Amino acid sequence: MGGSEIRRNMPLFTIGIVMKLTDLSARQIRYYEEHGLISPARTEGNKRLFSLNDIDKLLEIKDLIDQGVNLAGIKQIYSVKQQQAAMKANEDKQAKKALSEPSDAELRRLLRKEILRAGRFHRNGGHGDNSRFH
DNA sequence: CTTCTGACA
DNA sequence: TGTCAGGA
Repeated sequence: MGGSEIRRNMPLFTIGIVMKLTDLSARQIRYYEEHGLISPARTEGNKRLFSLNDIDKLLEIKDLIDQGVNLAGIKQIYSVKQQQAAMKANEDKQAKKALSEPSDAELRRLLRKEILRAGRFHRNGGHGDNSRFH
């Protein structure tokens, strides 16, 4: 891995700067943290300090929100990604078996299935608009 | 002046 | 989500 990961995870920015960089309100940023989507560091005075990775993640979240995906949906997406990462880590350990990597199509199928199941969590109105996941 | 938590007229 | 309070 790149040794630059330490820098990307270095706590550097205050919430004020992050607000300007992401166009998100302090309310939203704190709200996403409450839901475990990000976990910025804290100063001795309890002020939040965000890293470059935190900002990238917030930008990703912003895109999804702008696309109409709510927190439940975003959590689902990150759950799948985490499972994906766990699977990959596991196959590296079991290289012997030469397992086949999860196909992109399969992951999309899984994601859509999850999203459909959580469809009622989308913006009030519970319509069946899941086309954006195709 | 900026940020934090809690709460909702 | 916005916004206000009351404190750090």
